[in-house]
Amino acid sequence: MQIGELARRARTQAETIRYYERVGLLPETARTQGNYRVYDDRHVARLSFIRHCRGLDMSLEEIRALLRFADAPDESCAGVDALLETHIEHVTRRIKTLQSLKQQLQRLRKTCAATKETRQCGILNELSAHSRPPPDAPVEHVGGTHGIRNG
Amino acid sequence: MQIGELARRARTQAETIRYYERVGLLPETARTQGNYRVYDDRHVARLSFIRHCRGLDMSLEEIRALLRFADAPDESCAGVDALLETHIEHVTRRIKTLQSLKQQLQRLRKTCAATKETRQCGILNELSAHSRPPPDAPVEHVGGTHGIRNG
DNA sequence: CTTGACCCTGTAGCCGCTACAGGGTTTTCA
DNA sequence: TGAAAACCCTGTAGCGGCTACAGGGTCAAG
Repeated sequence: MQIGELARRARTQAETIRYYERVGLLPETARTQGNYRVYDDRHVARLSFIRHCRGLDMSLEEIRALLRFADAPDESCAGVDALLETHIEHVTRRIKTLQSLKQQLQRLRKTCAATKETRQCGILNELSAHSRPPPDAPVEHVGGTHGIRNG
Repeated sequence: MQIGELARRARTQAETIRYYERVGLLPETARTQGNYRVYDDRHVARLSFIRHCRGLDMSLEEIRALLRFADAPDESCAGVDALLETHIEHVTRRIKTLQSLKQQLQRLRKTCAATKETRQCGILNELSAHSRPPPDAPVEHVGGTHGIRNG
C-alpha cells in the first residue's frame, strides 16, 4: 500500500506520516520504481499506535520511548508502566493548574458585575494590578490552554 | 528607564519585551541617542497586565483584544466580560478533556498489573489496538499536556 | 495524449517565546 | 586614558507537532 492508504487506515495525513519518518518515529520504507513509499500492515499498526498515544496527549519523545520498549520485547514491562505513571502525573498537574486558573478567571469575572463601562471596568483594573499568579511551575510538559496543535 | 529595568519590574525578560513590541502588544518607544529603548511607568503597567493575562493562560490574541478595550475606555465592559467567558469555556473544555485522558491512562496502566514482560505487555497491546479516542475536538485553543512554552 | 489522482522534496508558517551570534554603547574602576 | 564589564541593539534559528503550500514527478483511466 502507499502513503495515501496508510493515511486513511490510520486516520492521519500523508504529510504527518512523512513528518514522523523524518523525525524517526516511522522507519524509512522501501520505495517503488517511481519513488513512492511502500507500506504494509505493520506500518498501519505502528502508526495507529503512535496516533493512539498522541490522542492520549503523549509527546513524541514519550512515544519514542514506548516504541523502544515495543521494539525490544525482552525488556521489562516496568519501563512502560513507569513512563505511563510519569505521564499521568503531568496530566494531573496540568489539570490542577487549569482548575486554579479557572477559579481566578471566575473571580475576575464577578468583578465586572457592578460597573458597566470599561472606563472603570473592575476586570481591567484587577488585571493591571501588579500581583501575579506564580508562573506555571518549572516547565514540565503539559501544554497551555490554547489549541492542541494538530487535527 | 531602559529595557532591563522594565524587565525586572514586570518580571519578564528583555527579549520577551522586544518580542511583544515586534508583534504589536507594546508600542514602539522613544529611543536614546545610543538607540536604547526608553520606558516609563505606563509601560510597566501595560506589560504587567500582559504578563498577568499570560499567567491566566490567555493567548496573545485575547490579550490584544483586552488591550483594545483598555485603550478605548468608552466601550462597554460587556466585551471584556464576554471575552473572559469565552476563555473560561476554553479552560473548562480543556480540563474535561484532560480528565477523561487521565482515566484512560489509568485504565491502561492497570492492564499491566498482571504480565511482567514487554513481550506480552498489556499496555503495548492496548495501545496497538485500532480503536482510538476521538481527537481533541475541533481545535479550539487550549494547549496540550506538554509544557507551557514560556518561563 | 490528456486529464486527474496520486506521489515526491523542500520550505515556510503556526504559537510564544528563548537563545544565540555579532555587533554597538555606556558605566565603572584601575 | 584605557580596558573591562554591563548593558543594549538587530537578526536569525530553534522548540513541538504538525500543516500548507510551491513546484515538480508518476501512473492509471478515458
